[in-house]
Amino acid sequence: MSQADTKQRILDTAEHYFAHGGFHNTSLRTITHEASANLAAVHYHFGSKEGLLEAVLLRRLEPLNQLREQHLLAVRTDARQQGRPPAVHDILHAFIEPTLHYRERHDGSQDFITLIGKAFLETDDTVRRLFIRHIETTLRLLLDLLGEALPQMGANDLFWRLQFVLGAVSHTMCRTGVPFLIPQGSLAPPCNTDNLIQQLTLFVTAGMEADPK
Amino acid sequence: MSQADTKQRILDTAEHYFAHGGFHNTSLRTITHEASANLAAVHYHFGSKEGLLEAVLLRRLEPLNQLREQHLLAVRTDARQQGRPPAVHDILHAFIEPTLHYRERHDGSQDFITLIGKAFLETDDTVRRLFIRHIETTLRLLLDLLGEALPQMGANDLFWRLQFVLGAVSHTMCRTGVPFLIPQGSLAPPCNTDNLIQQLTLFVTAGMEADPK
DNA sequence: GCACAATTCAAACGTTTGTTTTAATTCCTG
DNA sequence: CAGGAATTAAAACAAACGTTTGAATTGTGC
Repeated sequence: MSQADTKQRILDTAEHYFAHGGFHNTSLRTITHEASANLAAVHYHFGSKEGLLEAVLLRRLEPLNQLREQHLLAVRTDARQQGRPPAVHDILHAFIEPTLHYRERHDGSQDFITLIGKAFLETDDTVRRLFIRHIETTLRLLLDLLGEALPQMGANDLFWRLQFVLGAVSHTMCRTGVPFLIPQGSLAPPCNTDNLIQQLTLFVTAGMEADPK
Repeated sequence: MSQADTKQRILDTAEHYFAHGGFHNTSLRTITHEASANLAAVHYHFGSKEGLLEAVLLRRLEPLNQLREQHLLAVRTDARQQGRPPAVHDILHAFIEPTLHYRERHDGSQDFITLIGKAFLETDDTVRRLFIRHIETTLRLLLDLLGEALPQMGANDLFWRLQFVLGAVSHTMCRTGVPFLIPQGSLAPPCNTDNLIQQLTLFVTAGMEADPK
């Protein structure tokens, strides 16, 4: 087994366990054992447990954010060329579509989507600061575009509605692929990704555009 | 200091640290030290760390759920008396209003609202199973009522839209009172609870009622 | 004020944690 | 094929964890 193999195996295993068990609740011994690697390999390749977490996040968050920003910028460009404000639906779709599609276009990325879905809700500083730092730019772009689409809405309302959107999106990201007990005791219905994207976009668009009373 | 004092102080402190640092990431030594209690007091009063978590959850979840169910049942009764299906807005308001108002009507319950907001997203079994067990009934009632309000909507769509709602609500619950870095680096604007309830209810109502395309 | 239960306390238990160390092994280049 | 760098391996480290113990202390009913 070459170096690249070990490094990848540790990353994949860590991604899975961080997503399902949480960062602090997953030990390096669990990860290295499951990855058939030596315990010391983590510190050799990543320096520390926190370094491993950062590597896990960055590996996929970087390309995903690039994808989302491309989509968002395209929406802005289209709108400007047509001399109109961007549509709320187009903005939110540009944010949601790459995120949920990323799951099925990249092997093993289900765990990652669950992980960053959780990271949004994380109150623990280790995970949250790391995550916030790397998603700031994308979120800023999203907020700016929504401001252009809804110029009459106050900054406060805009902020909170964005929180509602992010809450719905990240909760959905966590739930896909993870069995979730719904009231009657059955499991979540199987989710068709395209349908889920459409339903979620529809939902948050209607929410963003709701008339304040 | 009498028994009741120690027990209460441990509960309050545990609630705070569980909410902000998570269950596994908070040690009993941190809690007991902050509560000016002896380490062994936790096992004497609650049996174990998990027992303490359950006590923290139950202390407030029980009355909160009673409150929510009262509101939900009132909505159903009103609708039946008037011979019409319940309105989506009334249902969601009946669920959201007691939850967010609970914060300011009960001293120290801010931490609890943050805690159960996080519990929704929790993938760790210790916390999640405990939580799910005690909120099942309320969620079931909520789902039933939404089904009555939107009889034309399929069970699958209804399920996922409820997930969107719960995502937005729990994310909001986590964010209130917890400083959250928004893109430009500033903090969350101060939230007026009544206004927040209104905005959130408006948002999720519009989302639930959006026409499926 | 005495006796009995309830509670608090300090200390130690055995595990598990992330990390470090040092030696053995593998890999690649000249 | 030799030699130096890169990687893996086993073992030990100190620190922190939840839990248990048994004695000291406090509170309560007679």
